[in-house]
Amino acid sequence: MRALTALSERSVPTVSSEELAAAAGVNSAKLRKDFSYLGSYGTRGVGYDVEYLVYQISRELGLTQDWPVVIVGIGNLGAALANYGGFSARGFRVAALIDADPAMAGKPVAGMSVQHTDDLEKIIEENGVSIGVIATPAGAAQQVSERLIAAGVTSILNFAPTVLSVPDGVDVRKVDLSIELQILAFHEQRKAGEEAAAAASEPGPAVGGAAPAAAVEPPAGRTAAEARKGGPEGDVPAVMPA
Amino acid sequence: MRALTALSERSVPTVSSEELAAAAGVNSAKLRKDFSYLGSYGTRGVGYDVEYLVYQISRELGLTQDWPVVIVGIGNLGAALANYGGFSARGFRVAALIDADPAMAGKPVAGMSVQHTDDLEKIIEENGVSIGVIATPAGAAQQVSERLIAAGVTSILNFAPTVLSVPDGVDVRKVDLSIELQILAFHEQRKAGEEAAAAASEPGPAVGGAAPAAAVEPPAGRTAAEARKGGPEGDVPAVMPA
DNA sequence: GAATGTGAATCAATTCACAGCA
DNA sequence: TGCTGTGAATTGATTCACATTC
Repeated sequence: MRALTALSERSVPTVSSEELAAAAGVNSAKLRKDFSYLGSYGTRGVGYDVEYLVYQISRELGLTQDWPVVIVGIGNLGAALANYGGFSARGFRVAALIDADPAMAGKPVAGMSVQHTDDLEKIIEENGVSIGVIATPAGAAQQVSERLIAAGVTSILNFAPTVLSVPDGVDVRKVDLSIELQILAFHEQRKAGEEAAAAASEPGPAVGGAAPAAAVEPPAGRTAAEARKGGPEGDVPAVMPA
Repeated sequence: MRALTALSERSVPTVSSEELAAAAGVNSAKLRKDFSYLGSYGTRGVGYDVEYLVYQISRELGLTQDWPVVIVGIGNLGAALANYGGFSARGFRVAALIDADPAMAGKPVAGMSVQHTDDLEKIIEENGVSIGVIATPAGAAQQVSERLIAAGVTSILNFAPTVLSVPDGVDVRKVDLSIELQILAFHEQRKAGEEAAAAASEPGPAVGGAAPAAAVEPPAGRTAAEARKGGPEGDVPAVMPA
């Protein structure tokens, strides 16, 4: 969609799957197959009409609708989200900011007045909100999600570092900022390990090495067995919930 | 890891793959297989020693190290990130806050003094920073990334809604807050479509009856142009995110 | 008896490759 | 001729299921 929009702005009339795929950094066959699920919007021998495709995909993704959202937990992160221009630019309207701290109530954040958690249900219902953003501390998140859901919310964007358990039919997406950094750190460590691979390698696994940190001693006196094939690139092993 | 830490805090001595998998919300076989790549850390008939596993995984993921990071772009989001407790709690130390606005220089944010972009290279080198966080507007992100990389950064966490192009060997992870919301909105739309599916069920694509859109209509004009408003932003997921 | 570690089976995603159409 | 749309082939990830070990 990003690549398409860029083409649209340059008034490019049509684009082939090959060109668009190159611009988006994906495989052209995948792109064609994906598009084919939406319908036959291309013209053989020619390509896709850019405007038409933008229109169809926007509609399919729901970008033509306006979605009211509430943000619960107006700490640093919540305030930043409230101020984040990207939301309103993309069809999201922040309908309310909600915080449990009575001292926050009434305070202006991002041009809105923060409201107290007591009114959560009322706010959800009056605004017809179906998407909630949780930016509370981890301890409050589960409870907040339950209240949101009871009040009618069916999609949650969770910034709290907790796994929410929700009933079927409710979508949750989780953004964990420190996990993102940890994944980068993981790869950093491996880069460092590869560089120093020649040097005396610990009895530990092939992946490790490096890491000068004065870590804790292994609880038991065992030494790690080695394993590990040629590790895949991209993400961390699926140890942690994304 | 989060599930493991919780067990560790409750002083649970051992855990079976079954129990841990349930706590983490994954399949137990997958968990065992993943662990097996790190080595044989379990005991048949017993399970895994929680402390030992925490230690091994921490080491493997690089959590035992302390990583200095810089945050570039101290707007709302950058400030929220600077204040975000989760970073320091997980082995990340914010070494510096950098902003291009001279008016920001010297201002205190999260207990630190914001520094000017002019000193970016010096800061990176003096602190041995290899991980950078970009929270600038989209337009500045590519340039900032280039300067970071030239100064020695090899991992970037990008919050700007742009695809960065970086040389091989540099890792980039992208967090796009509005894409997260869009993905939720996409599912919301489908839920709404399903409810009303009884009425007008389109025979079409697998994606199914979508929003109340007026079927397939050629965009003679700029029907879809509303998806884009304002500045150099652009962020939409690939066609069908999970 | 209980639970790991792992080949084999299954399931899903991606890519190939080409028939068919403008 | 050039490019879409899509079955078939391939590649990868996940899960099963069980021999193995404590």
